[in-house]
Amino acid sequence: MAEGHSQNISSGQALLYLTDEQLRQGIEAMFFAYRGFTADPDRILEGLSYGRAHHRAIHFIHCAPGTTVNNLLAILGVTKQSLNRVLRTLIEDGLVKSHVGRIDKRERHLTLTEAGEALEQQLSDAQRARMRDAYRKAGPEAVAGFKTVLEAMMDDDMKRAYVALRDGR
Amino acid sequence: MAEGHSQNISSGQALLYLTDEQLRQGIEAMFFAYRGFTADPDRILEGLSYGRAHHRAIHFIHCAPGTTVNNLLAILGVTKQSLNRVLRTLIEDGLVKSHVGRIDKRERHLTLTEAGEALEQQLSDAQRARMRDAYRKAGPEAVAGFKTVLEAMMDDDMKRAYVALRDGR
DNA sequence: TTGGAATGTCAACAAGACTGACGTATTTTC
DNA sequence: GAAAATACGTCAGTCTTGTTGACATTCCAA
Repeated sequence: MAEGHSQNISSGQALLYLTDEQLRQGIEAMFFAYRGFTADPDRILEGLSYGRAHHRAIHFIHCAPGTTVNNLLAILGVTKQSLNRVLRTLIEDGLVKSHVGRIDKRERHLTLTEAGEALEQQLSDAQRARMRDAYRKAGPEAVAGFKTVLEAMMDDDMKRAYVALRDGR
Repeated sequence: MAEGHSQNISSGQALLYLTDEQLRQGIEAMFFAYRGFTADPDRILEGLSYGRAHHRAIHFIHCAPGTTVNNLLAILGVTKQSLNRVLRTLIEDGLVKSHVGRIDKRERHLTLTEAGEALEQQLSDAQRARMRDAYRKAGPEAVAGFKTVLEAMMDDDMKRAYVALRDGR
């Protein structure tokens, strides 16, 4: 079932990229790369008494304006208590607005204020700059492979969330 | 300076993979993939009152047996106090051994005990299994691209640590 | 030999995740 | 219309993992 590429390779040197050593290299590459990936926004947030949690909330509210708390919970994969702490400070500080739903008044729809959008821009500029550099150094074929592997690495429900965000706009 | 691949592409559709939208997709892919990447070991650690920090320490002690606390600090990128707490519990529980250095008695050299190696095996089997699946689904060319982009995404000193680990055994 | 640098430990604290319990408003179901 | 379910907020408590500050030990060089 769904063997994919591996059938196209002569069985002698096939699957060389699947050795334990190769896999361990990939694991360490993920570890070190993720550190770089979060380093720039972390630096910006450091002085603002915000953390990575705030960044994530801001990012996804920016991408899906008007999303509900429950929606965000599912995407971020945290508890509502945890998210609530973050949202409360963001709302107090005037970066996020919460509107009662028109159709279902139990829901709160979240959007970024102008100040929130400004911070989002600042954070995402920093993160995109690093991403752009990496993409440029690696070239388009590598980028395609990069995305393919990352998608294959996601949990199924995470992949659904990712694909929905990717295609849904 | 160092334009790389982009010169080989006709300028019309060139750099399509460098649009903000493409970059944002890459950012989200990293976010969701990293969750999948850590999910399996996290599940195993859950019942053991250990966390991701313990996993990382065990992983790198396994890869570089006899390493010192300072060495590990540089690789993990945390403060020595933070690492120390983790190491203390691992030593108490008999998973890690700490020997005073023969040449420099200030140093502590760290190795895994048999029990430690067993847990390392269990954790790394789980993580490798997911990695192997992802690699197999994606195919060798994608894997090559994956690694290229990840390396380009690292901070320079992280890349040095990664390359040293990659080539140094 | 003495003072500084390096290595590592202990103590206290903060961020951010978690669970559990409870309250309120609203919608849905019977 | 009453009861159950849903969406959200909050209080309290715990755990992991990061931080700083203070301190002991050891090494090295002036």
